[in-house]
This record gives sequence, structure tokens and C-alpha cells, in this order.
Amino acid sequence: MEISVLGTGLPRGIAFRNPPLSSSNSSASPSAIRTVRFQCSSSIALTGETARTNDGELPSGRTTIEVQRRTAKISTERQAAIIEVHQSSDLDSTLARVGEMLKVQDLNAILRNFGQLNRLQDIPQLFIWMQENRKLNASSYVSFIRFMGNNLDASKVVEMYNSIQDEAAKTNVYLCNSVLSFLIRKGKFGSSIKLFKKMKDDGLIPDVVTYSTLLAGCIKIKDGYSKALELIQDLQLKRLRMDDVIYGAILAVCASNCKWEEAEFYFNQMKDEGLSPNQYHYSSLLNAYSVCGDSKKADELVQDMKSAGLVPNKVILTTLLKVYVRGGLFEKSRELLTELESLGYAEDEMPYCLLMDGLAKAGQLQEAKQLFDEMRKKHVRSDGYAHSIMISAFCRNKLFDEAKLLANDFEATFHKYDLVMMNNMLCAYCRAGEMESVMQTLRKMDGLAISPDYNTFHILIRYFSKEKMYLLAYRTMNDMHGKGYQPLEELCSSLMSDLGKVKAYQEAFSVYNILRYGKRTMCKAIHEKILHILLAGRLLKDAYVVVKDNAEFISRPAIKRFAAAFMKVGNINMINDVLKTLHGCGHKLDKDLFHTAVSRYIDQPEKKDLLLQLLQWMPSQGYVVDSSTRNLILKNSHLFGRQLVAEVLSRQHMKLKAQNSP
DNA sequence: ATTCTAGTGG
Repeated sequence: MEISVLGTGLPRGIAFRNPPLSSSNSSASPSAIRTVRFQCSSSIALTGETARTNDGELPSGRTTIEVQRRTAKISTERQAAIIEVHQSSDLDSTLARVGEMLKVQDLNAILRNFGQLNRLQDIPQLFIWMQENRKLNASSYVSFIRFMGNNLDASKVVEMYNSIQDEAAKTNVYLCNSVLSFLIRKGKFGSSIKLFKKMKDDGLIPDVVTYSTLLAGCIKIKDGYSKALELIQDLQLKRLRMDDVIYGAILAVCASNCKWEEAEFYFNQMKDEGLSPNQYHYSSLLNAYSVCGDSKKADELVQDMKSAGLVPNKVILTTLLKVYVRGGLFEKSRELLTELESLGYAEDEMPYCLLMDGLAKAGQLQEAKQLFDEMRKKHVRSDGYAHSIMISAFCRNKLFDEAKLLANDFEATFHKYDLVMMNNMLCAYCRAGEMESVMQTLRKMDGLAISPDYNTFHILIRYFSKEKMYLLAYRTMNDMHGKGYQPLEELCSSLMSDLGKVKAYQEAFSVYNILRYGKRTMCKAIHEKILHILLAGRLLKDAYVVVKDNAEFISRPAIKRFAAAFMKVGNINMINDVLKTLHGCGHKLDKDLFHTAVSRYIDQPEKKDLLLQLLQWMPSQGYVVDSSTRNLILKNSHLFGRQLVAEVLSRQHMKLKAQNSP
């Protein structure tokens, strides 16, 4: 059974990978014919009699002869071994038995066939055997990455690439391109650039495909345009010519970075160089026009394209719709949507979503809802985006019950979730006050291993705060911070106050620190705010840190409150430090502070050294104790050594006289 | 023999 599947599977594979080779195309290039020849030989090697009887699938006579000659070269044992591996139910033992006989290209052919048949268990098993037995080349890696695709982890692929010993494979441009492309598909643009540099150091000579691969990565990153320019520069330095795919990529980068003028520039430049724009180029330029909502330019471009003999396809017309929507031309958008419907281009939700979202954001929520209902009545295929748009639109317009109903409907209808959808639903449930649903959604996220992002955390912290669950809000914020997200200052500030109100002083201080160590600039009033909270909680050591670091932003009365509190109940070992610091910050210390400090020392005579230090320091800064404090000291001078006390006090007295005499 | 370019949601 599998043999016949293979026999028809391969030629289809060729047609898919190499569109110009389809049977309708009579002008295949010599190199293209080579491609066919090779594919057919492996097809026959794998299929034996079956494919040969199927003459209709084979190309011209000359090629057929070529195929027969090649087939003859393959020993019957090898053919048998290939078939055996392919049909094996226990790959490892089969390979152990007959693997020796197989050549790398045989194994590669089997690997590709496994890929085309989507035999996802067998691919890695065969590949690992090939690795362990060193029977693989660049092509093997390429096929492995291509067919395992989404099932591979980015870091694993990098690891695999780094562990390649074979120098030729390691700098093989196809293999490098395919690794880079894989990383970019996984959203790891940074890693791909890093790896690209390393590959070049190791001897890779990049080609235009390498550059179009990397350029494609610039589409989805911030500041992608300047990164793209660097790549273009690099490419020109290497004397590589920009081809149509490169132009397609840079146009897409321009569009996604809101650079419609630059897009126009590249579009004209490619025409000047004699390249004819295709649907990709037109659609990217159109997309660039959608940024500025310039429907006039867009209409002209579509005309231009038609005169060039191109028929606007689904993507072009959908992008045109996007331009109209961005331009606020809802009448025209409606008409175009109807046209899309009649062309069969509105079978899934995308064009509806574009218009719906545009309407909702333009304040026409009712019209958006009508379109949503209309879309559902027509049973338009949906992955839930339409729901997502309407839920967030309802939330924006504070129609939380409607949002909640739609979130419920989503859960009942769809069973595929992503982070954005989860955030949307959380937002709806939170704003509608549905605690049970909130918790359920969180559990669901956990189960699906969808990790929360910045928005998720913000939604939750706001909600928990609103419900007066401040400690939960605090724990959530801590979690957020631990995951590397910096919460908004206003959110921190209000949570800090709320925590203070429920006497969670330590937690309030943690929130303050999250803010303080995360941001360079913050509202100056926040320091005084946390100071009051810390004083209320008698967290004087922490309060001292705040005062010391931010004295310039704290009002005089607040500093005084802090000083008084610290003298009264702060750590006795730090009293002198605190006084010196406050003085150093330009705050004049009043007599009551010294009185309280001295009383503390008298209560704990073992700290006599600190008292003497204080009394010695005072006159050097122009301070003297008042008479009641002086009497207090004298009364207790036996505790500290009469002689010493007398000396320091007389020094203060002389200072006082010196101050008063002129 | 293998690598690359276009349109949605917070």
C-alpha cells in the first residue's frame, strides 16, 4: 500500500516545491531537468515496479533514459534495503540490519518521504540513527528541520547546528539559511542575527536567500526598518544584487514599520532595475498605504497593477479593504467586502474582522456588532478572531456584560486559545466582576502552558485591587516583576497606598522597590508617600533608607516626622547616623530630637560610647544641648564617667558662649 | 537535493 502512495507522492512534491516545473510549463531550464531526473531516480528506487508502469507521471523521453541508467546503478540489495526501511515497523532494528548498505542520499530520500507522509515519529528516529552513524549531510539537516518544523524547539535546533562537526555541512548555505529561517519563524530574530554572525566567522558565504530570510525577520520586530537597512547595506557590500524576493521582503518591512514613502522608493527602484513587481510587491506597498489610509494612492496602485496585466488576488483585495478601513471609508469598505464575498474571497473571517475592528475603533460599535451577527448568520469560517475583536470592543466601551456573554460564547464554541484571547477573556470577566470565571480562565492558561504577559498581569492586578484583594494583587505584581515585566507606575503607586491602608507595610515597601529599581524617572511624590506608610508601620530602618536616598524630594514636615519617630523607637545603634545624615541633607536638627536621643541613651547605659560621640559631634556642627537635656545628662553622669561628661559639656558651653558673644 | 518575499485580534 505504502509503495503506491510514494509513487504518486514524489512527483507532487516536485510540483509543490518547484512551480515552474508543472506539466503546463514547456520551457524548463537544464538545471530544472536535472532536478526532475534525480527525484525520479529515487522515486523508482523506492517504488520498484509500481512507478515504472505509471508512465504518464514521468517527464520527456531523454529523461526517462537517464532514469533507467541511474536505476541500473543501484544494486538490488540496496533497493530492497530502502524498501525495507520504509515499510519497517521497527526502524531501529531494521536500520541496524540493513543501514550499512544505504548511502546518504538513500537515507535522505527516505527522510523526505517520511516527511511528505507526515510520519512524525519516524523522522527523528531515522535522523538520530543517521547522526549516530555519521551518515548524513547538509541536506539531511535541512529536511529534518523542514519536516519537523513546529515540533522543534529553537534552542534545540541551535544546539544541533553547533554540534555539527562536518565543516562542509556547517557552512552549507542551504543549511545555514534553513536554520536562520527556522529561528525567525520561531520569533527569535536576535538569536538568528547572532548565529548569522557566527556562521560568517566560521566561513559561511551568505547568498541573496540568506538576506531575504533575515530581512523577513525584520518584519515583526520593533525598529525592524533600521535593522533591515543594515542587512541591505551588508548585502550590497558583498556585491550581491537585490532580486525580486529581496524587494518583496524590504517592502514588507517598510509596510510593517509604517514607512510608506520608503516603500514607494524601493518599489520604483526595483522597476528601474528592470524587475517586474508581482502580487507580493503590490500587496506590501498597498499595506504601506494602509498605514496612512491613503485610499487614493491605493486605488491608483491597483489600477497600475491591472494595466500591468496582474489580476488582484485575495490578499491584494483584502489589503485594499484594510486601506479603506484605515481611511475611515466605511461605505467603500462595505462595497469591497461585498465584492470579496462574490469572488469567494470572504470565506474566512479576515475581511470581516478588518471592517469590524475599524468600525468599533471609529466609535461605530453597533455597526460592528451588526457585521459580527451578519458574519455568523452566513456561517463564515472563524478561528475566534471576530469574537476577540468584539470582546475587546465591548470592554473598551464599558459594556462588560456583553463582553462577558461573548467570552462565554467563545469558550463554548472554540477550543483553541492563545494569549491574546486569554487576555481578552480575562479582561471581560474581570470588568464584569466574574471571579469564578477569572479563576477558571487562569487555571485554563496554566493547563495550556500559556504564560501570562504584561497585559495579563495588569488586568489581574487592577482587578484584584478593585476587589480589595490587595495581598493577591501584591503577589501577582511580584510574580510579574519576577518574570521581567515592569508594572506601570500608577498601578504601583495605587497598590502601594492600598497595601498601606490594610497595614501590609512590608508589601507596600516591596512595591515601592519594584518601582524604584525598575525605572530611572519616577514621580517624586512617591517617596514621601511610602515614607508615611513606613512610619505608620514603624518600619523605621526602611524609612531611613528612603529618606537617605531621596531627602531632596521629601517635604520638611515629613522629614521631621521621620526624625521624631526614629529618635523615639528606631534602632539605638543608628540614632547618631540618622542625625548626621539629616544634618548632612541640610535639615536643621531641633533640640527635642537631641533630648529624645539622649533619653534613649540614658535608658541604655551600655551605649555610653554613642552618647559621648553624639555630644562630641554636636558642637562641631554648631549644635548644643538645651538646659533640660543638659540637666538630664548631669543627673545621670555617673553612668558615663563624670570626668568625660563634664569635659564634653563644657566644650559645648564654650561653643555656646562663642556663638552668643559677637 | 535542500534555503527566501504579501493581508487579521490586546
